[in-house]
Amino acid sequence: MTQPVSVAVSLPAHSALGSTLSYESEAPLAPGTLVRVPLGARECLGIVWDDAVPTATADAGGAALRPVADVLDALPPLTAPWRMLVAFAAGYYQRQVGELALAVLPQALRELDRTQLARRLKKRKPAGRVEFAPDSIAPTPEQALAIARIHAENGPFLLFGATGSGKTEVYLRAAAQALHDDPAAQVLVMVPEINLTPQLEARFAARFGAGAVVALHSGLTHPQRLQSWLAAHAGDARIVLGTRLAVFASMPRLRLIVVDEEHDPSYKQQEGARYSARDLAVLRGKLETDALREQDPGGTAMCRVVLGSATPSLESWHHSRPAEDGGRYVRLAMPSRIGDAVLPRVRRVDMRLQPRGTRIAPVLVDAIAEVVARGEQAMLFLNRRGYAPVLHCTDCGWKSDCPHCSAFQVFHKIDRSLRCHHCGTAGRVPRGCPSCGNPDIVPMGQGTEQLEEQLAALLAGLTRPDGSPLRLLRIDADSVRHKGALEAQLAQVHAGEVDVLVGTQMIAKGHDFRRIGLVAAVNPDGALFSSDFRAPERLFALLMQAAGRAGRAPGREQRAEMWLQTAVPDHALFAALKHHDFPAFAAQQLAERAQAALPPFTYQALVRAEARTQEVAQGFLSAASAAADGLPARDAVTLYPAVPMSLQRIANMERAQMLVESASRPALQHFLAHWQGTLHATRAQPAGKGLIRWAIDVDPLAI
DNA sequence: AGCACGCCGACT
DNA sequence: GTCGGCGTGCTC
Repeated sequence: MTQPVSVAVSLPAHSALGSTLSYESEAPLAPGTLVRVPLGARECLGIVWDDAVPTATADAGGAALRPVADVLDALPPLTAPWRMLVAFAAGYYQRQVGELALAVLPQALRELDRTQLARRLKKRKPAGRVEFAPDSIAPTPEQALAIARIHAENGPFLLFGATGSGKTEVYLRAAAQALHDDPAAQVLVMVPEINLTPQLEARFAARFGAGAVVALHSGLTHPQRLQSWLAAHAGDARIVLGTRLAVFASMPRLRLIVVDEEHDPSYKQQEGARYSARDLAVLRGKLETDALREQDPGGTAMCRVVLGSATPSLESWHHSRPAEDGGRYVRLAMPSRIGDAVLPRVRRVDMRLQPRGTRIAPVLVDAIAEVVARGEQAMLFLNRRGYAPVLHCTDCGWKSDCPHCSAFQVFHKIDRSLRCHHCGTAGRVPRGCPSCGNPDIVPMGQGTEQLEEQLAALLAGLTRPDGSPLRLLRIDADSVRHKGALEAQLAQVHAGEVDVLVGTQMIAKGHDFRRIGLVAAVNPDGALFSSDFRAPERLFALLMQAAGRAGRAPGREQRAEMWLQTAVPDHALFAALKHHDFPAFAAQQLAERAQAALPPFTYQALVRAEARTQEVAQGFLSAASAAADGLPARDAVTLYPAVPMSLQRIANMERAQMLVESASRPALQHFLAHWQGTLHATRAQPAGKGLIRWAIDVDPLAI
């Protein structure tokens, strides 16, 4: 007696089929069971899907169903809340369920058959009861209160803690509490970047034992990632530490989700299904809790969610306003730094008063000299790698345009190359101007390589307290290209072998330096004049984070300093920064956003299109826009005209976009779901022939 | 997306 | 005479 089953398989939206297909099975299969099914000429991994979650299984049209090829019943099925998370995310971000479901499983799992899987599972190391290390110092009153409230209330929580306030200790204790309440509980801890996993992993391993912690991120090899995934899926891994993709980790007994540095843009996936792992984490907490309530209506077990940041996203900050004003998150504030450490004094250098062309103001050079003379370290950051962003001919005006992109090729002096940071084109620096032959081509603007060179010249002759020569180090994407280079360079900083550290925002994030007495932002003004309404928010977060690198060591005599070189020292952003006053900055920004009807007060989506010409890309968007008339919820959304993207051309593809906006999130969702078909049809039309790639980005971060 | 089938140029 | 270029079309 065979029966039909719905199976989610990886088919993209372009396919005419839905992404769950019907097969026949000898025995009934529980939803969530992993199976191998024939698909055309190949065989692929699929997930038994149920009809309780919203997805339409395409009608097989009366054709005979093909049988399921294999059932991977050595693995427990993926849970209902996991499937609901995937189904919701697919709908919300306008993708197919099967495409997303399979994309978030490890690649290696997709290739495994039953025998290989059995071999894999033999290596299983079930973790027993977790032993807590007894380490540790009593929490501060602020930490204790946050921990108590996380335990006593439902959340979701926004842990608003200054850099150095000890957020990690709160995460550790919340995890310990979850494991205390349920010895088989699992905890998911997310960080924005792979670079930040090792130090957090070390802290969790020290507290809970190395065997209880696994890492899950794209830096692992395929077998490693499969191993971690299986450990989480089997419930053996107590604590899973990972980047955004870990929000989809299969964790059958998930009781706590932590999203560290929740404001970080890295939580937004930028290709394929463009999901926000932070937003999905909040949803997942709710789905997991709902499932627990369904099993045990009188129970108290739940899956809590803690979002942590010193500079929360304005969305999360807005959600954490008082409940009586409609806030949905519980805000937990930890304004004090651990020990006696105080936040650095913020000093602004008015670059309008410096001689023209000044790159590093003399007063800043003096301050750096003073700091290194005390045996402390100085850190300067400039968000631009290379030597100079463009080369320029003083005679004919030639500039180092990239032939394939609407961008300049960046001058890298170290290897005398010109490189496009968008398409990767690289070449040697020409001897003279390629246009007029003038040998005098000069760099314009400043990058980290140049900053390093100029500092070396300005600080020449200075020595460390022991009389040895000063040491400079540059850390950016170029200097850490080789595996292990970042770790090695950070180790040099920690060991005190470096006096002056130069780098991009890479050095502003998360790394805990203890001997930094001065931090300087060399040229932060760009973001103030950006057309992106989120640019000030990102700049404020970056500068606060950078400021937090300074003066972490308790008991230092001199107060650490944060220097800003700016042509607009009176800007409200810098004024708020001077007082380390995030709430004031957020209030001002939110007032502006409300006034201008921008998120979080409206909801946005972008349709992006790429084609060989701007005309084709924009024409596609305009045609799809015109064809949207009469669609459901059309009246509740605004479709803006198609415009070229700010980076108009990359690798010879012209890029255009169209903004879709609505005061109602459900209306926007509803409209987009119906408009999808129109977009497909528009591309299929004769005028749309020729290469057009398009994608919908819901809740886009950059506009 | 894969992976087939299908119809035209340089090679063991 | 075949190997293979990637254009179109299908996958329960």
